Amino acid sequence: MESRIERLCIDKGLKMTGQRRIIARVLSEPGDHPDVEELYRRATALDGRISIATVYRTVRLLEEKGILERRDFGGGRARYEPTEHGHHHHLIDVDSGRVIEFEDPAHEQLLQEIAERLGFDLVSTRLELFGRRADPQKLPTAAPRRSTDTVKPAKQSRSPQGVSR
Amino acid sequence: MESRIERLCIDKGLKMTGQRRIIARVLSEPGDHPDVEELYRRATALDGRISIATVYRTVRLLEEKGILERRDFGGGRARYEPTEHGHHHHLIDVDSGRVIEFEDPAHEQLLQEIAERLGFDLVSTRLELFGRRADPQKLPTAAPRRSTDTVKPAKQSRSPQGVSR
DNA sequence: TTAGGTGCAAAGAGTTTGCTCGTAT
DNA sequence: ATACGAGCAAACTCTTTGCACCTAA
Repeated sequence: MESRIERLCIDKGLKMTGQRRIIARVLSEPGDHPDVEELYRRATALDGRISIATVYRTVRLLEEKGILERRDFGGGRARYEPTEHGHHHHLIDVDSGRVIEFEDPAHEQLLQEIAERLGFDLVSTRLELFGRRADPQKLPTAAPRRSTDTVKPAKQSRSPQGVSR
Repeated sequence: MESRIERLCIDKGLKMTGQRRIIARVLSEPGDHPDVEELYRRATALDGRISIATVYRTVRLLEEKGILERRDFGGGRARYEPTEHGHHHHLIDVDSGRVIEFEDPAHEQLLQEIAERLGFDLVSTRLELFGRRADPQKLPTAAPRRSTDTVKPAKQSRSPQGVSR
């Protein structure tokens, strides 16, 4: 079977080697934000003949082709997710490193206006919330686009940046 | 003269060496978001007997003491600013690396609510806008808290992350 | 006096790259 | 056939650290 990402690669005219096919496949897993190490782990699990340099080269290539987007959630390693239509932002669970996506269209407009007011054309935005699971007793029933990734929180767990409250 | 940051260090009971005094001084320059290299440059300009290891150790210490906050604007290097009361966010000029601060209290409330809706207690937030100077002809007259720093945009200027539009 | 800071160089972590060999087209 | 990809190890960038020496309190 041909994975979603592989399809995109072919459409872009990329040469499809065995390694790329594998990496494309693990990248096609939805709702995920793996870092390179994680990708490497999953890829070698499917086929041992992949080096981490290839993973680095591939994610970089796919980013340049607009197939992937690089994210930086703090912790010093880049994380990748397939380019999507429709903006969303991220809430990072500071305890587990888990990422939850959310959308907020009203926001978009607001940010645009802020930039304009400052005399700038908005090129891109970064909105991330760092949070901690609220008391389970009062968990809401609405469970939106939940992703499943758990990447180790950080190297020496120097806390992710952000304006603290 | 005793700089603002030096005062805070003394209050925290830190031993004030010559190096620390210098670093505290350059950190006291307002509206700035220097990276370590920039701090090192400014510090050695005032006194040659400072090593970059000391700069690293000092910013880390001051961060732990709550005197500084570490920021990550993409580009792989940490940038520092004195802790302030009142939250603000950042707009980064993608062409020059210049940083402009802005506040938006309405936002704060909104973010809080989003996190709550997802079942999380908000720990911190990160909101950054990446923009490009709008056409000078139509520059607005309102010029808000403008900072003066210009740190080289990035290493190999791999563009800063963000949800592009 | 002495707990703690500093300089230097070496070590780490994440990522990129030169080179040689291999393979998709 | 050949342009492009892969593997490996070395190189690079930013940051931390071990150790011997120095200094503020």
